[in-house]
Amino acid sequence: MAETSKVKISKERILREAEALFAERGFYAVTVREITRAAHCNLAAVNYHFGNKQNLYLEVFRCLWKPRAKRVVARFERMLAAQRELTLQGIVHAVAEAFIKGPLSDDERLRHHQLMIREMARPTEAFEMVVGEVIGPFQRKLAEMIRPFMAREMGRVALLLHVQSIISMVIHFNFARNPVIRITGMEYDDVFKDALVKHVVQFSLSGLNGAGGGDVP
Amino acid sequence: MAETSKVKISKERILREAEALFAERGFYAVTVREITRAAHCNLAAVNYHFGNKQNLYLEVFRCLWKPRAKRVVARFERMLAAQRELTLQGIVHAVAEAFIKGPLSDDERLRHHQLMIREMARPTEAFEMVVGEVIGPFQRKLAEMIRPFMAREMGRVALLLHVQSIISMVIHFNFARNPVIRITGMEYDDVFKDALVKHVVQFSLSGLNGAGGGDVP
DNA sequence: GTCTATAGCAGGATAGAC
DNA sequence: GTCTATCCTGCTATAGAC
Repeated sequence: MAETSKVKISKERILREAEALFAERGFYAVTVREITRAAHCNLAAVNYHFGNKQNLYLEVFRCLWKPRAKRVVARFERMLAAQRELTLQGIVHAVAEAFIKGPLSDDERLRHHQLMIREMARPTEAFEMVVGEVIGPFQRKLAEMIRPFMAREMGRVALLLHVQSIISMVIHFNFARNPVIRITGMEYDDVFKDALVKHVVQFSLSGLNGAGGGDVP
Repeated sequence: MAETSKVKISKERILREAEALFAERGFYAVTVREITRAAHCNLAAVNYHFGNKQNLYLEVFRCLWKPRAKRVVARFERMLAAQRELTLQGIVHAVAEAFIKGPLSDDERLRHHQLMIREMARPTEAFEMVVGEVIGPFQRKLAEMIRPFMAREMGRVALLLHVQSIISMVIHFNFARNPVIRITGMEYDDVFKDALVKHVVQFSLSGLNGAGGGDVP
């Protein structure tokens, strides 16, 4: 039993450290030596547990990324369920809040989006899984959810562009912290995150013409 | 003279091939051997012309990325100048068109945004130059440009969030082609790019509430 | 300025003891 | 399952001929 748990812990540690490093620096910039050093285990452990480096990368997506994405989606759905009636504003707010504040820790959220961005920039095997099983279905579902609220009949693609526009903002404010901080001068504290959620909701609902939502100095 | 031009051509070739490879796969995934092979020159050429690999990467930003960004900004400004009176719609349309269609070839545009995304994800020395000299000033300028059109007095940061929301869409539709194609099923042809420009303008101006702009099936 | 040859080292992966 | 020791490949960078 102690054996088993120690095994799990060791494999788990490698996964976690690998994810942090892959997210921050990308697959090629990270070495197996670094990962095992960070996980306080032996160099051979990666090959023993995962076969090779590439497969460790894939396992990061299978075992950590995907469950986490599901937690975010679950939060989104719980927020919707809590609303007595479904409104456009309610839907968009749930998306923004789930993704920008949501169930993830700050570090988790950053890592999560960095990994996703890397896959979007240069798809590997993980891309197909991520888009096919999580991102794609979520976006299609969201599209159908907002469809009844649209002013006029709208094609599937046009609807998806609207969804992607909301998502692109969410991704941007999560992943592109460096330029956001650099340009706005703000820090990612709770106050700022609240302002971001508010901003995304307001901008998504009525764009620049409704501009009056942000109460950030 | 033939000497000089040949030199320039050789150095130039390395720069161009390096950019394509760095954009597509990132700094660490690309080897000097690959670059020189692609540029049809010798392995030692990179070190001769650029000192080392890292500096070649920086030169890509200094010599190719920055001038290209300026071409896009110039196009944006020319489009504004051509309008008889400055409107919010005119400004946003100029941004969307300059970035999504603009003066760049399709490959150039993809490379350009991939490099930028990589720097945002993991800043190197190039980040400071890119944000400090190009992206930052452009966004601040754009913010001041839209300020008079805002319904109420708006803080500097709130204004920048609006600008970044527009930019985030533009970036997304340029750089995240893989998921966009995968999810919408569209190809990046001229018709689709026109639809994207239209969509970005409409969404930026009035968000979901004004939804009626996209005429994509 | 361009090439070949090679130094010098770091990487992933594995064999085999424990 | 974990460790040490090691193989071997492939990398950056440079020396030196042309």
